[in-house]
Amino acid sequence: MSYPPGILAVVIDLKTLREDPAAAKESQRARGEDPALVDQILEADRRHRAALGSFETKRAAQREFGKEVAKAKGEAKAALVARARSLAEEVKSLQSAADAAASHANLLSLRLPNLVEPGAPSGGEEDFVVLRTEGTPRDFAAEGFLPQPHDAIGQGIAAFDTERGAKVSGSRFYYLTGVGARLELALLNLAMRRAVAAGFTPMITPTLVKPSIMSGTGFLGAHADEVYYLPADDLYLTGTSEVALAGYHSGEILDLAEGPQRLAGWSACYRREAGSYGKDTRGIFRVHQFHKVEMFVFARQEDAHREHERLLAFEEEMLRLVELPYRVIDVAAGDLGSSAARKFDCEAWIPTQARYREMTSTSNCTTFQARRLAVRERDPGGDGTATRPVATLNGTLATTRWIVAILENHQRRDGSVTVPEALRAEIGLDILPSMAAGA
RNA sequence: GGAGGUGUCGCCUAGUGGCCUAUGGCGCACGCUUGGAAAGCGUGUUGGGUGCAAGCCCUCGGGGGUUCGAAUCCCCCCACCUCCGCCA
Repeated sequence: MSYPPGILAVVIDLKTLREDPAAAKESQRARGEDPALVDQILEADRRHRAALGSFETKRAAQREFGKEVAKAKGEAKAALVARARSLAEEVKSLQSAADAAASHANLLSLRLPNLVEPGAPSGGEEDFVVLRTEGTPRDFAAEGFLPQPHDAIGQGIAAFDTERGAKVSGSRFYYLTGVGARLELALLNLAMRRAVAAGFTPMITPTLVKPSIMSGTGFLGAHADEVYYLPADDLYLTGTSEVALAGYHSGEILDLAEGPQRLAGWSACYRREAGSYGKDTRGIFRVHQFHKVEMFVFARQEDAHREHERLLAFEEEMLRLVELPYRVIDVAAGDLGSSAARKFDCEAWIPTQARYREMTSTSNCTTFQARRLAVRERDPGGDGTATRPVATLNGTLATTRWIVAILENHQRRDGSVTVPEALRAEIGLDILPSMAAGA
């Protein structure tokens, strides 16, 4: 694979990296990654620039000489062509040296994850910080009954069918049936309606994307084995509409003068769940395919932080609307994934697990994805032609998993489930009735 | 799946191996002109890299090849259009 000269600075912000390598190293340490990578990239960059310089000088000379060759005639021309031939050889070898240096530096720079936003907790998966806890988990003991796990409730109200899902597609597949299908549609419709009311443009996105889009979004890094791949067509199945939404404006120059561009994507999502054998095997908590409404924002770099807080606020609003007790966590640097600079998760209380579980996740990817996908805007501080990368952000508004939390938190003694107020009109039911005889 | 066609700097377009470091128009920006505007005239206008700058390099859908030299010739791929076939 060869890269056009100059691609390095597109993928990462070399200028900033050169000026302040200490910040990048600090970020690497916070993530638990190797800070030495920063020096390796800068060294590879120096070599690339030197090689490129030699090539460019020789290339310019070749161009000049070519003009003389064009003008010459007869015998004089034959002599000049001979000289041009050897000049061309030199140019070619310098070019391949520059290509090799670029390729080497590029491979190194692709390994550098986004710089962590100052303020994010350092450490790994367990080192998150709880920002706040909202709502109060129901006291089932006081109500005098034992809460049932969501898979039992689902079976009782005939909301989904995992057995037949497994028969047809394998483990971690399911059918949403009857009230389950209606609940999902109601939930996702509510999410979409709220998004539209908040100024997001609704989008129904492709779920198969090209490798360049998948890698540009940052999903082919450390967690590439999470992704389904179709070798016959060289396409990837996306685990979130974030991928297709980020790719939507790839290679384009956006006008963000009037404010950020906000999109709400609706799509099926596919995840291999490799390495989660035996984890969350019951019901539909962790599955290979589900649906999701995802918020996605293209914003100016300086607006990214504020947009991130807005996305979090919308997520919390949705959780309040479906009346789920939740907490907000500030995800630690080591658990961010390669593209995020900061990530907040909202976790809903799951009574039978007696703990909070992830329902939403919102990331500020700053310019990480935009650089790889070449999404830019006119630089407001530039001469009118200069461009700079934009920032991208994403956040979950609702997913199939929310059904788990809704069933468990709103279950009733008789096995039926109360429909949250905000979903009643949408679903056309106040209660999801138990199928058990006499209930 | 088969046959043919098209792809050039926002849009349209010229361009069949060296004077293309890409033509002209529209649009856009700035300036001159004007009481103000329009028209007119002039200048600029793909994007990226590097540099204080002048400049230099890369970029004619993408990739590879031929050649001293490629927008131009050859091969592969992609997108769009027309027709045919097949499937919903």
